Amino acid sequence: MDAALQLSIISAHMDHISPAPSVSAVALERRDPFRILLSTLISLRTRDEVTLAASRRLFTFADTPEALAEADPDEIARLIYPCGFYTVKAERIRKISRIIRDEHRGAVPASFTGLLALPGVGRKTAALTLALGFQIPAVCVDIHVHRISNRLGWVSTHTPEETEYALMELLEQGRWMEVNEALVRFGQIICTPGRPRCSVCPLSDRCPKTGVTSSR
DNA sequence: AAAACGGGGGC
DNA sequence: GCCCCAGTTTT
Repeated sequence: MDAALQLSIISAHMDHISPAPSVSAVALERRDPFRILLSTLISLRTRDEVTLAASRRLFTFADTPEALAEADPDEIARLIYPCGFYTVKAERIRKISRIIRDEHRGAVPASFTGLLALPGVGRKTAALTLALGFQIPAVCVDIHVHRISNRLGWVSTHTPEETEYALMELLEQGRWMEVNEALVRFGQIICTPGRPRCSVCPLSDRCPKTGVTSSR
């Protein structure tokens, strides 16, 4: 059973599980790259439900680079509280808004290099923004996707970045969105780091690591 | 009380 | 590569 088939099984399985309040749910309320970028930024070190609520509060207050460039960082921080790093994130949001306003004519950059140049934006955030905001092929390799890819033997890499490149080669065109949507959620709910819920995993009989109790 | 959480940045 | 980062939740 190869990676492509396993990914299909995971996708199908996650589709019929109770809907998760995923970050993409917030982001996809509108196909707005700026909202998606900010939601993804806010989601760092923060549970989905908190991210969801914080994003809604922020976007009700302001959802354009022009407005947030001039917003008081303390006000932004108050809106996104109690997300982790909320003061740091508030500063980042203002800086990013200013850069987009001043250097990109108010439009979120639609390229990896453009996004990576923004403060607080790395490969994971950039990939999600490209994939969800612009429908540009990109895999979001967060800690979950990295762990699962190694657990299932799809890749044998040691950094998320290596996994990202390996997955892009391994998967056919079009599968990147399944990674971004289903695999991330699979990692949050079932194939968790410490005590994976192998009893409800559709791949448990085929997984080389069934029953693992460590993050490897 | 301590560990877990998760990505980015600086060196 | 390694260490640091802030604050909430889980153990």
